[in-house]
Amino acid sequence: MADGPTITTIAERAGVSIASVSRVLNGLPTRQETVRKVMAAADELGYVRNAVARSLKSRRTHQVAFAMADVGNPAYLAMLRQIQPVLKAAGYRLVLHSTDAVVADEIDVLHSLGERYVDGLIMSPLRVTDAHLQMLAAARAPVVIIGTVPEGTPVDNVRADSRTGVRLAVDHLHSLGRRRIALVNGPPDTWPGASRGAAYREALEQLGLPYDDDLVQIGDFYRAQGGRAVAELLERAPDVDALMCANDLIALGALDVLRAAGRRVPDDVAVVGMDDTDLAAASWPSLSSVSLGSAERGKAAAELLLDRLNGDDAAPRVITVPPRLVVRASTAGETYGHEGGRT
Amino acid sequence: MADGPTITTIAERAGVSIASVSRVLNGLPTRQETVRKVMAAADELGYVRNAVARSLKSRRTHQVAFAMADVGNPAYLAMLRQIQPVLKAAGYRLVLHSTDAVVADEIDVLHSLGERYVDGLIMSPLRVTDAHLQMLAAARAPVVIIGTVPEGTPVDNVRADSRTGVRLAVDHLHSLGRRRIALVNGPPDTWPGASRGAAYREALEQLGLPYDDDLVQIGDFYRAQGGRAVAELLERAPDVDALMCANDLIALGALDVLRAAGRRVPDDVAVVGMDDTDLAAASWPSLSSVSLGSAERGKAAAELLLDRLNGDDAAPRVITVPPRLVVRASTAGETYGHEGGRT
DNA sequence: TTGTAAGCGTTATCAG
DNA sequence: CTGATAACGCTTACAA
Repeated sequence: MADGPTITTIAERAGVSIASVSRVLNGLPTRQETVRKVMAAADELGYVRNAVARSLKSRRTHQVAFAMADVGNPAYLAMLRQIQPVLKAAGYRLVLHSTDAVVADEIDVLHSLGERYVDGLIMSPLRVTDAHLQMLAAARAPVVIIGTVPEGTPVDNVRADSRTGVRLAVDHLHSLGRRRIALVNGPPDTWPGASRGAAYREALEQLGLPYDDDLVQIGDFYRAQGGRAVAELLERAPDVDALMCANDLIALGALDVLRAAGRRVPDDVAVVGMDDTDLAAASWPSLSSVSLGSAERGKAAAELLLDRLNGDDAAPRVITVPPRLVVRASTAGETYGHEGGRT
Repeated sequence: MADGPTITTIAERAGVSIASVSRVLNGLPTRQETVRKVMAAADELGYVRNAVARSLKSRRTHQVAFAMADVGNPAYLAMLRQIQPVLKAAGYRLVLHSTDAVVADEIDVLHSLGERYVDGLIMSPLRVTDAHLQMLAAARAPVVIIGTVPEGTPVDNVRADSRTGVRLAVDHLHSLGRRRIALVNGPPDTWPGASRGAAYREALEQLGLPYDDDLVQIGDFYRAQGGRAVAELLERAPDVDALMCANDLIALGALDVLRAAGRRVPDDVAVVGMDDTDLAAASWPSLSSVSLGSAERGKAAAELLLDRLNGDDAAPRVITVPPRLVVRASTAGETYGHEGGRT
């Protein structure tokens, strides 16, 4: 692993100045003869431009960071899958940060923007605290937030609309004739938990359905907890005929427990998940799920950021990606549970 | 977005030289008074070290790249999930490359190592070509390959053992009394396809089972194709009683088709997948699957690379991660298909 | 203990 | 068209 050649090495070899080497390498007008000599020397030495030195001079790293709460979460991965190709096509490298759902880590990432190792940042925070807002106001590089920031925050912002999402699901269940529609939610002190809880209440109201405390069960955003929550719910409200689950994992847990309890899905109980992850299509019965557009949000965020990197300095933009209900077997399909499968 | 302060700005403000600023910032012995002045100035100005300038001087970027074929593939994501925290804990940033299953892109990544924007690379190539080997020999930074490289290649290497993996699965099916065990494979011109095909044949031989062409069906590594392949297989060999699927997606497709055909799983046909992705646990019936240790391989690779980054220059190491059969309902569990769930 | 100055590898300005 | 030369922001001898 000998020390790599630099333009100085090439200059010596080609018998020209480093300035000429640089010019040739950058395609600036140069005499043919010089070009040939430099190219030959570069080839022989296996020269590769030093990105760090370039960045120092040009003040551009051609890197963009994406900060998410958790590399394991399929919703973030859906964003990542969209962000990556967009950035790649534009010639940017992707630096990945996983903040482990720790606010301090997010602030840290924002702070590290000052180190100038990236040209911009896409961040999907759990919730936006005052500390976030402060750092954002002082950010030394363009930032796009995937999530919801307060009105007037001077930052590009791509939002989901989980309120409408919940309503889509509840309306769907209602249109299937369900009237005892339960909510299996995550912790209400998280942004998703809180907003989905409120949206559920609102949706019932619009439909003229009564709100019943017994029909709301709180667990956590994981499969096992979701299952446990549903088990309790079945005790308390045995007449439940539909479950609105705050994410797909909870819904999967619900399917487990319903199956064990001998309730048929969707005949006895219809189930809707949220996020429309890969798991929804994989489960059986396949899971109806509300997509909050993770993929679209990722793409939009990447494109917004690229605009900024290209010098766009218009006022901050807010994009809201509409939710979409994906209907599958858990609310509309055939039932498992009696005779062997048909068709 | 005013231009950020540099050590020069601070030096002026504090009335000291840039050398003193640098010393204070790096915790080198300095007079208390000077420390105070510098810290105060740095605080007031909101100074943050410029990572690029640092890197140029120190020849260390504190970045590591991970190159995978496809950000969408759960097996790579399992690696990523392990790699990320290991690197983070060691103070490295993660640069992600998705090569879209294009060999030229992989070579490109290897080449770009010369740009010195990272201190090292973890790569999981589709297959290792001569071009790879050439670049690896000339690599200007430590590289760890997840996959199999030829004996004697001067590169750290973390391998899976899909041969043993296939045997575990076939043995398992055999021990359940299955004798008509089919293989649903991906394309044989890929490394996984080829090795799994050979391993299947070998496993049958060891068990004294005859090899039957009708029991081998080739499709692609996706759900729909897997399903189609199984449909054909059922026509050709209706007496099949077990399916060894070359990955989980194929196995999911198999479940779809078996259900549609009225075959009970596992009673009529047992199914084993491979890779043990999240989908295996999510499906119903849950899918027995051979884990090739993606997570462990990722972790091992990251640790190997860190050793190198810490100056370890011992001979290249080869680590082989043993496969593990995870038994779930599709080979051992209860059946769906007659009465509603019990338990 | 502190300051001066020489790089790290590029790009870009300015005379020649 | 080309060659010195000065940055970019930082670290680190070497002197003072």
